[in-house]
Amino acid sequence: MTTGIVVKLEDVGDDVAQLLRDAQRSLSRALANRIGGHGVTIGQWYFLRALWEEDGLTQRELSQRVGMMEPTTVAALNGMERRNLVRRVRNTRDRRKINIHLTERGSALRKTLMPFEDEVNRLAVDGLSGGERQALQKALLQVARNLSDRR
Amino acid sequence: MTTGIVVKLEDVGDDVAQLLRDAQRSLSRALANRIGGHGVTIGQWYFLRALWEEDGLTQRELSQRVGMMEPTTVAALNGMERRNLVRRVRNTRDRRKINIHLTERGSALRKTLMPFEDEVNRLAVDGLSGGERQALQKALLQVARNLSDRR
DNA sequence: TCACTCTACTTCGCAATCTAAGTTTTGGTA
DNA sequence: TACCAAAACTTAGATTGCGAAGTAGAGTGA
Repeated sequence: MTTGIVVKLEDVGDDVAQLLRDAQRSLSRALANRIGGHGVTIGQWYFLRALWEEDGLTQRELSQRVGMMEPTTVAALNGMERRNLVRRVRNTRDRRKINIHLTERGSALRKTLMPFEDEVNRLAVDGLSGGERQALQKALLQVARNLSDRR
Repeated sequence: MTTGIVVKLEDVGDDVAQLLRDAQRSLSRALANRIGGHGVTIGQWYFLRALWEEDGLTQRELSQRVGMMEPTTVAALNGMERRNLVRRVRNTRDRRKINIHLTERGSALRKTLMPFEDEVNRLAVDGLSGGERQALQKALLQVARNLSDRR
């Protein structure tokens, strides 16, 4: 008998999809506002982060790390190359591959931009207790797992 | 002294932004896959839902209900008009306004599509207890509030 | 009436993201 | 060697979303 619980859940008002979407959008916007002032778009941010972790990845590797399809990666890298954040270097041993390297400028942005991410993350979970934060992270992981790949 | 807690939180691995993004994307994709088969895109879905709740809203009202900027609404409605889901009706008393009305087809989709939302929402929170679900909803609401509007 | 302001919608341009369909290079097999 | 399939990247076209600027109608005050 789950009727009681179902009613209770619906009382909360919105569905998970809507709540997730709203939370994600406001968080993403908050981050975009901050890093945008430094000439980096939110789309480029994810790739920068991956390259700070490991420079010289191929486009395919980058796509996988960031969790984007390859055309998305191409578009982001085009922008990043234009703004002199990365260089594309054709791999000499396997000429199908292109390794992506941070420029000085791209590298240096790490120290500038990481604090914004910290700030936004802190702001986001403001008012939640330590336990609530962990529960949130755990629940989000679960949701992503539940729906990953063709479900 | 919060060091201990901070370390613990970081141990969970990802930051909230990333987790939120992943969860939202997989959920949105799951819904898009289902409703896409019926000629409705995920972007149109939100507007359809609002119109099922209350038909005849103006574009501005729709934008506010759905939480989108007006140019986004225009784009979505153009697509929906093309696919014969809604009609635009110029308001005769105030000719600046345009009321959006569902067509038969748009109306009828309600019965077809709502079950998909239910299914996806159920799938999403699979494996979470009732308490965990409520905590998730509460936390997501809090995050959205924390970061809403210029924060 | 005229000018100004506000409201409601549209257009434009950009970025983010996907799927589908290319191109180029590599590597294996006949 | 010649062919073919797979791998890695790109292009094309669509949707989603935004901010800024434009257009048309309504309302208000001199």
